[in-house]
Amino acid sequence: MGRTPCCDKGVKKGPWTQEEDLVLASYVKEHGPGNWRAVPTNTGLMRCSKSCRLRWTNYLRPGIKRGNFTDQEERLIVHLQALLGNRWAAIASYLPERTDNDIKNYWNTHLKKKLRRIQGSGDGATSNGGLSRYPSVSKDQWERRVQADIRMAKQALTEALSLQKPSYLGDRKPQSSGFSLTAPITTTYASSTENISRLLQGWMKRSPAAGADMVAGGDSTSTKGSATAASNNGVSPVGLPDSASKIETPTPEVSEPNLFLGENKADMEAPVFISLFETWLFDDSMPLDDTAELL
DNA sequence: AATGCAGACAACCGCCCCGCC
DNA sequence: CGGCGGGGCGGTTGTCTGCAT
Repeated sequence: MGRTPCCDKGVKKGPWTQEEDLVLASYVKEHGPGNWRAVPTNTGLMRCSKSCRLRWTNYLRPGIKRGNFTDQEERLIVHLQALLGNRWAAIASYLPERTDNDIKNYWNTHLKKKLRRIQGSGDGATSNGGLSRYPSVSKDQWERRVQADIRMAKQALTEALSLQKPSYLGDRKPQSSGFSLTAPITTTYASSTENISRLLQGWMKRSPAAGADMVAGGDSTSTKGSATAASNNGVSPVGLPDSASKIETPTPEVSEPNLFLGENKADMEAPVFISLFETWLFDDSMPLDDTAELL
């Protein structure tokens, strides 16, 4: 019956001590992360391998930023959550200095309540700080806008995704988290990392601060040159093709990196949607009708 | 000053995926 | 092809801390 527990009985639980942190950190520094099974035996730590891995990835790993989520990060998390759902690891891959656990906690303790407050209060649209896209509209207007936004986003992505397989996908096999023309729209919409990366590409360009801080993997105080990928377990945003991964290392001299290489309709429409998405994110004053006309 | 409560965060648990044999 | 083990992920729980009473 059941699975064998991953950890022996008798392993230590609870908060890590400084000594334990030191032992783990120096071990990983010497041997590199990985082979966590061997860590407890080799270090003498009375912790299970999972606990060691978790402690390293969420706390000890160099280059991670803790607490003090910025407005831009908040917005990014909110929108990524809307796009990806509770796929915290995927979301974290777009915030190189944040861990999935951190983002998950922040979502559960701050953002969820914040959004609930916004939805539940009439003045939410005007008093929600960084979450507000509609600072000066009534609740009714706000709700209509949100619904229209969702409709348009779904429509744009439906068209972009279903008409033709984009050429940049090449001959890649479909993955479980990738393209699915038969999946419900919500699944397709949320799971296309290529399109999400496109959206974020535009988002980053529009927002230099976000681009510099989050995409380049650090603020000006960060001296870790490889913080982009290394600080995030060395992975680029989940599931991105090489071209799309460029958002991790933006090159300032290239003002308009062209990620839309194909010539089919889906590729041609994607920038339009990005433009809309950027508008949706940043242009609070843009009338909805004008937004709709973009499509 | 003591107690209760809520919020924030660290850590654990169980499931799942994937690579290896 | 199937079993096994390692590692990753998301949900949940436990603990600590600050604030109100």
